[in-house]
Amino acid sequence: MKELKDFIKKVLGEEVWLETPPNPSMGDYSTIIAFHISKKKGRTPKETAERLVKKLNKKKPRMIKEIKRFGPYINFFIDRDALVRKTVRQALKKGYGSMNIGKGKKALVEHASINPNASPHVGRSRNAMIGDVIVRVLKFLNYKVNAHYLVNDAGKQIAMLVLGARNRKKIDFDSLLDIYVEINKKLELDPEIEKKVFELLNKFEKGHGPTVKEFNRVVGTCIRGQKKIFNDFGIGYDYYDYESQYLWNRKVDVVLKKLEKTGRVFVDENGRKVLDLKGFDLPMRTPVFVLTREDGTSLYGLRDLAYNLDKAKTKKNVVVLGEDHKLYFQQIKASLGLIGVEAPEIVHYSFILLKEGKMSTRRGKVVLLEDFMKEAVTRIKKIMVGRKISKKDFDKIAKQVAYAAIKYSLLKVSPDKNVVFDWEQALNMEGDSGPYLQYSVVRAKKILSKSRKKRSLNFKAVDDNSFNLCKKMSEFPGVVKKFSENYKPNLIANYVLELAKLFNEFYAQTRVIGSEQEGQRLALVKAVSNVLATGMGLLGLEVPKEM
RNA sequence: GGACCCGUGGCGCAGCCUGGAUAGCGCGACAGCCUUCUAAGCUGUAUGUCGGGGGUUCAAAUCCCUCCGGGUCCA
Repeated sequence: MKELKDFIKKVLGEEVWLETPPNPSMGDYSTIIAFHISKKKGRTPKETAERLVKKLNKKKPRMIKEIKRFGPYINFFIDRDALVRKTVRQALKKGYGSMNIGKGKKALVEHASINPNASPHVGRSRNAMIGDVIVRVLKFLNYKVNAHYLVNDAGKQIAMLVLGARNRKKIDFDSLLDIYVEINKKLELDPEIEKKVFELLNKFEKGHGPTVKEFNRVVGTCIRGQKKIFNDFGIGYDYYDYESQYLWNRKVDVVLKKLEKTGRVFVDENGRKVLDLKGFDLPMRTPVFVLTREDGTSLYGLRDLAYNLDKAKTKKNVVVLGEDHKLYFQQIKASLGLIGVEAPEIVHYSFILLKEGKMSTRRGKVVLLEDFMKEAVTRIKKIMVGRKISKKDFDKIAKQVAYAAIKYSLLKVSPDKNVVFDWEQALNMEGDSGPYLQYSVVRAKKILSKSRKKRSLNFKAVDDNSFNLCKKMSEFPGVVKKFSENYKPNLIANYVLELAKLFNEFYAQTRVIGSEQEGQRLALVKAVSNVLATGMGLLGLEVPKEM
């Protein structure tokens, strides 16, 4: 409630955080500011509150009906009709909750960036899901956003995969995981294979034609497969950047030269070029960043620096990385700092674990995103069969609901937390779930389509449910803003859930069609469905036609 | 050995940034609610040392210290 905050600030000169009293009979908003002021003035909090109430009452705007003291709390009863009218009017506008902070600006988000060795598993997909929300929100804030995927096509894993796929005439996406698991097993039994892997990688790095071709065949197959899955899942990329590009162009040398100018590059006892990162408070015993091998060829870190140099051309620049890359990112950030380049904004996320332990692509101990998607669709279809869903849209709706269930179950959890993967939990379709959100909007839209009345903003004596809905809706812009500061999708997920919950309470208790206040309630329902759909859109959840 | 993140009813989570009134929500359990806008919904009941301990404060799930457990990284 910005007006209220502004009013308090104007009269008392204090910035306050508003809270909601435990029950509506105690007011609509509340502040405990008296405690802090009383300390300065040497009065008891109650006395201070009493004085402040008097002071505030003198300049009370029309929006506020009553200001009362409850113990040391100062509580405000506001003109609910006016607030509802105002909120609904705003929420009916297109783009409610957006800001123009991105207008005319570009933004770059790098996410997913999985090793192109197999079908993406659920753990790494968390990266893409979080990244995709960032992309969507930045677009909502009017940035011109490009989503980038860095393809790590020049690593040991890929060399192994290439070696494993060598004797197969045809390789397809679905067999990659098996090939990868198999070659890993072989390598464990026979260390000689490791030599071969590095030989192969070396040839690739040198740009040996036939080897490059071999790599491209495997990586291409993999990326096409991953792209298809992510596309189906509603996650798209504008650019696929290949790490190998930085192998063969001179950008790596440029970065290396810049780093050498800082006087911090030295050759370590293994003959590798290393960047000294003393003074950056990195949690390592010897704070260095290894740039090259002893033969002078670039390591991943150096190539990534070159990549970051390119990315930094876009001012607004965000990257999503697993918690295993926390230190690595600090090294990147420090290194970039040394050459006067700003590091991207960073979001880290923790891993998704299986009940029996960590996921491991190497051992094939994974839940693949595509299996998860398929299973979800199967389960949702079973439920849909008992409902009157039109045949034409059946498959589409099943996907929309299934993917919403998956996305929501992962996005609602703070990225800092580990998620223990559980089929039942993740595919829950009741209560705190994606389908619950969708169902709420579908219900709202049904009301809108059935009514013949015109919308009205002439709110009078609004009920508690309507007021609560509006109060919640008025928080939406703040939630979006908050997200733009910390990139935690659970913030939006929680918000949307709370709003949907309030709507369902309203729905159960308040008749719209045929009521005396049909016009006003239509406006309210329309506003709520707007905000819900917008919020869900930011999470990448689609609203089905029916369900 | 060092650094970072997490620990909230049986289970899964929110709240912690910015300390405030009886700690919210979902699953599961139990009891209700479909002749009215879709019951993937709503209402109610039971279940909590907010990991343990200490500190700061009028006030701590929230801030600080420490220990334990899980995750991650470095050595």
